[in-house]
Amino acid sequence: MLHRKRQFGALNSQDGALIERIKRKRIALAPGADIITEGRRSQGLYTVCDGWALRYQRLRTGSRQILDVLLPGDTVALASVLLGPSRHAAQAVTFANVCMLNGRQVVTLLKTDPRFALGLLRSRLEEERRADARLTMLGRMGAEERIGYFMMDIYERLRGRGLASATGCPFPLRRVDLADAVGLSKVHVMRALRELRARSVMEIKGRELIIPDVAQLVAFAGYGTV
Amino acid sequence: MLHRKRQFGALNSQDGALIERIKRKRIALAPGADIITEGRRSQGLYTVCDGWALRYQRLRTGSRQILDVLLPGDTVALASVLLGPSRHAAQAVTFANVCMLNGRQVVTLLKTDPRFALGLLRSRLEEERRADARLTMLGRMGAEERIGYFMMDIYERLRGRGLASATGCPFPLRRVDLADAVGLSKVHVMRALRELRARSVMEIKGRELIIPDVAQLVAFAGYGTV
DNA sequence: CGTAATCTTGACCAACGTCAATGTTCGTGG
DNA sequence: CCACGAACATTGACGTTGGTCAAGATTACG
Repeated sequence: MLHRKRQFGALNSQDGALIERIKRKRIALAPGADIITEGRRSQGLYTVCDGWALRYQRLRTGSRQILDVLLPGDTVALASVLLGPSRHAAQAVTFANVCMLNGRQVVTLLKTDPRFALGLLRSRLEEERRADARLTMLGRMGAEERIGYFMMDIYERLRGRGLASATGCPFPLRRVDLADAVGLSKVHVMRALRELRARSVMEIKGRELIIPDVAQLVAFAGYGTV
Repeated sequence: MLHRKRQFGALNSQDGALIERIKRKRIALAPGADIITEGRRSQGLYTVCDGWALRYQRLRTGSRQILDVLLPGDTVALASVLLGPSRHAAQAVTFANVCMLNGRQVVTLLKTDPRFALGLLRSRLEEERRADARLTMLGRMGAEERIGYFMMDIYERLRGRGLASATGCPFPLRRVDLADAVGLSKVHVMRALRELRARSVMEIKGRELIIPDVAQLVAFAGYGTV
C-alpha cells in the first residue's frame, strides 16, 4: 500500500531495519481515555492504529486549546520521550487502538540508525508545516474560513489514508471540540456552521462531514494556498 | 559556553564530527532582505549568526501571519531542504548575518550521522513545543495576554543566549510586525500596549523592550504554565 | 531640512463571546 | 421495547473585544 507506507514510513522497516525488534504494546482505549498527560513523561512513542484522538493544552482559565487531531497513522509523544515531561495532553475521542513503542528502545534506535532518525525528522517537518498553517488560520482568518480550513485538513489527511469518500468522511468531534480547535466559542461555531451549510459549502450531519464540492471548499478556505 | 552549546548543539560538532567539513557560506543581509521565499526550494540550511529575522506566510487577502521570530542561533529552511519548496518566507528585520550550510551535504550527513540527525530532531521538537504554545496563545488568549506571552518568549530566548539584561532586551520589531505575529490589528496592538504600560507590566521604548518585573509579566501572561 | 515611514489616538463598526432557554440524541435500566 | 436522564445541539438577545478609517504627531534618514 503506497500511502500506508508513506504514512507509517518513519515507523516501518524500510528494509528489514531494527525497528521490528522494538518492544510494542497494543492498547485499546475508550472515548475520553488519556494517552498522555500534561506534566508527565511518556512511557513511549504512540501510534494511532484506528480511531481518533486529540492533542490539547489546558489554560489556567480552564479553557482548552486543541493542538491537533490525531488520526490513524499519526504518532504522538516523541517530544516527551526525547525531551522530558509532556507539555500537552492527548486523549481518545472515539474508541481507539494505539500501539506503543518502548521509549528507551526508541532512543537507542535513534542513536544508532540514521534512517530511523531521518524518517522521524521528516515526519516532524511535515507536521511543522501543518502547524504553521494552523497558526496562520488562527491568526488571520475569520470564523467560517477557519472551520472550512480545519475540515479540509482533516478530510485530506483521511483521504490520503483511504478513510474518506469523494464527498465526505467521518467526523466524530463534538461542536465544543471543533470550537476549541479553531479558537472560537461553541455558539459562534454554530453560527458559522449554519452559514456554511446555507451556502452549501459543507455540512456536519450526525457524525459525518459532508462536502458537496471539494474544490469549492478548497477555494473557500484557501486550503493549500494558505 | 553552556547555553551556546545547547543552542547550537544540533549544528556543532560534539566530538569532531563530520559537520565541520560541510561547505558554508556567510551572508550579510540588510533589513527586509529575503532569506527564503515561499514556493522556492531553499539552497541550504541557514543559521542566524546575529540580527533578527522573521518567518511568515502571506494570505490571498494580502494579510501576513508571522510564524516565528528568528533570533541569533536559530535555524531555518530545514523543511525546504528535506521536503521541497518552502511553504513560508523568511526575511531579515535588522541588519543580519546568516550562515548557510550546503543542502545536499546536510542531507548526506543526515543519512550517515545519527548524532546529527538526532540533534536536529531534538531541536525540531523544541520548536514544536513553542509552536504549540503559540497556537494556544492565538486560539485562547486575549490581546494583552498574547502580547505579554509573545514578549516573554522572545525575552527568555534572548536571555538564554546572553543577549538580554535583567530588565529587558532589544526589540527591533515594528508595531505592524507585532500585530502580524499575535494575530491582531496594528491599532489594537497600540491599545493593548498602552494598557500594559499603564499597569507597568511592560513597555516598548525606542527599539527596546522594558520589563520592570519579569515575574509579574510571567504571571500576567501565564508564561510557562501556558 | 524635508519627506517617508512609523506611531498614536479617537470615533465608529463588525465579529465574536456570554447567557439562557429549548430541542434533540443517545445510552441505560426496567 | 419504552421511559428517563444526561450530554449535546441549536437559537435568540445582548455585551465585549477587536477591526477599520482617518487624521495628526513623531521619528528616521537621506
